[in-house]
Amino acid sequence: MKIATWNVNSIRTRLDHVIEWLTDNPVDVLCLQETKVIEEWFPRLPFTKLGYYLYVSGQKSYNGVAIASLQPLTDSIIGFNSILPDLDSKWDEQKRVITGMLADICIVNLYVPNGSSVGSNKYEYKLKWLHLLGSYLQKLMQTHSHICMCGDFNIALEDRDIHEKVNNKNHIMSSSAERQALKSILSLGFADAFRKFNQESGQYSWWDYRAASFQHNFGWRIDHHYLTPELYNRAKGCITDTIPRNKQKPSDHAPVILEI
Amino acid sequence: MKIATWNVNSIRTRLDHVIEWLTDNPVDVLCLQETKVIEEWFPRLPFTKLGYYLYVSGQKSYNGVAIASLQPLTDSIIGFNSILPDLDSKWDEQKRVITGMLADICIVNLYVPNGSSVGSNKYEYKLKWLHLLGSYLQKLMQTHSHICMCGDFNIALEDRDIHEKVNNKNHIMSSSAERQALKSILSLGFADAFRKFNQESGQYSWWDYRAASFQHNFGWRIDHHYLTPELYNRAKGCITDTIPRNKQKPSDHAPVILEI
DNA sequence: GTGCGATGCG
DNA sequence: CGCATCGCAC
Repeated sequence: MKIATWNVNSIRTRLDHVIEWLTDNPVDVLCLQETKVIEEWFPRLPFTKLGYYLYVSGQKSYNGVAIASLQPLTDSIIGFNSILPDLDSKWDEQKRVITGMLADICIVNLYVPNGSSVGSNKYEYKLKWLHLLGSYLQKLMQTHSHICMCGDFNIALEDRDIHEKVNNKNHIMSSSAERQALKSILSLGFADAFRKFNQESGQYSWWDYRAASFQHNFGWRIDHHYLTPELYNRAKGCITDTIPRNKQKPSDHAPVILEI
Repeated sequence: MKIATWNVNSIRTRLDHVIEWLTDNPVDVLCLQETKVIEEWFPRLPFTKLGYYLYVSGQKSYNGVAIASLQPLTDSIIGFNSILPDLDSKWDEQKRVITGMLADICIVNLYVPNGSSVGSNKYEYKLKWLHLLGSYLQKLMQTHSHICMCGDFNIALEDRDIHEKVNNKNHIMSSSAERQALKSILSLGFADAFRKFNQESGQYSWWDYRAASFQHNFGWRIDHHYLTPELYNRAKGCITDTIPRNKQKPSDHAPVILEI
């Protein structure tokens, strides 16, 4: 079974790329981030035609997540609030979390806040949001043994996940507090699927549109699959597909495919 | 010799269409309107590669005219002011006129103001501008016998130049005052090249982007070549090429080609 | 650099 | 409806 994650930077603008990719790569599950569209305007038909069921959470202009699955999900939930009912519902205003059940696997599709710059209000929001994500997962793990948490984490955990030029601790996506916040979540019992198979540096999933970053491979590995132990043991591979990043008007992210 | 006129609605956005069209239709002269770009940013190279000399007058976002010619023009002038030195230079702030000499032919390339709606300030501006154009041509005719005045006139002179649905005298582009202003100019000694060869209605050069106008041929003939008598006698044909209007993301205008 | 939205223009 | 600008986000 293949579960892919792809920040598409607008599903409407990237529709042709995504559908072409899905045609060539009929993964069982595709987790999308930054769809940038309300549910009603999500372009469902091209996915349906390929046999995918869609589970969508979206807003205007920003954020937005969705899961496309060849098998119908037996359950899907949007946001933090239904699992964390005491949480102020403002934390679900930004559409960044969608969770779905596929057989015994709980798929948590995330678009972690970017955080803008270290020390900014958005940075504080990111850290707080990551803390809530920890609470969400802790609660989820009480009832689900097999969790695949994937998406755009906007955090590169290790120095080998960043091209050298911007490898510093005060940079957004690699600051100590962000890494610590993510590690704290992972300590609940998650392991990075990609690093089970590949220890190399230079394996990125995102390249800034500016300064021809992709051409120089000045990228970051910020799109991840984190798995609970049994799933991690079952994992057969995890690769990044850079083909779509070479197209005209690409997303700035490449899809990452987990096989279990 | 072929002299074409084409309102391209942004030369940067339409560059591929224009260059492809010029490759297939290597007219001697192409008069462009609504280039929507300052001179420095006009995409010259693709024209140069096809062997065209360029004469450009542009501004940011709006208006803008240019002449591309296989032979170098022996003279070119921008705006009204150099011929009407007493005129307030504010009348050349909008880049709507460029004039060039090719052998003994004076080519006046125009983008006449649209006028917005009958009675508006912009309508008054259009009428005043047309009056100034008359003065400009009168002066020009003192020294030039052969004038080809072409471009987007934003006026349909006769009812047969408009699809029936909007054929009324209070509509912008067909109101009596506009038609009268243009007729007054033509009375200086100009004749409509297109009507030398084609008396039919339904022969349009512009179709609104809205309401699938082109599909229904709900158009207007507002792009014209007006010729002084000897040129008019020499004219061998004048046709509208609707092929580019069928492309993806077309200009709302089609090119019109005069052969003399 | 790229996408989205709002606004102005036609 | 399409283009251009601007401000914002990333």
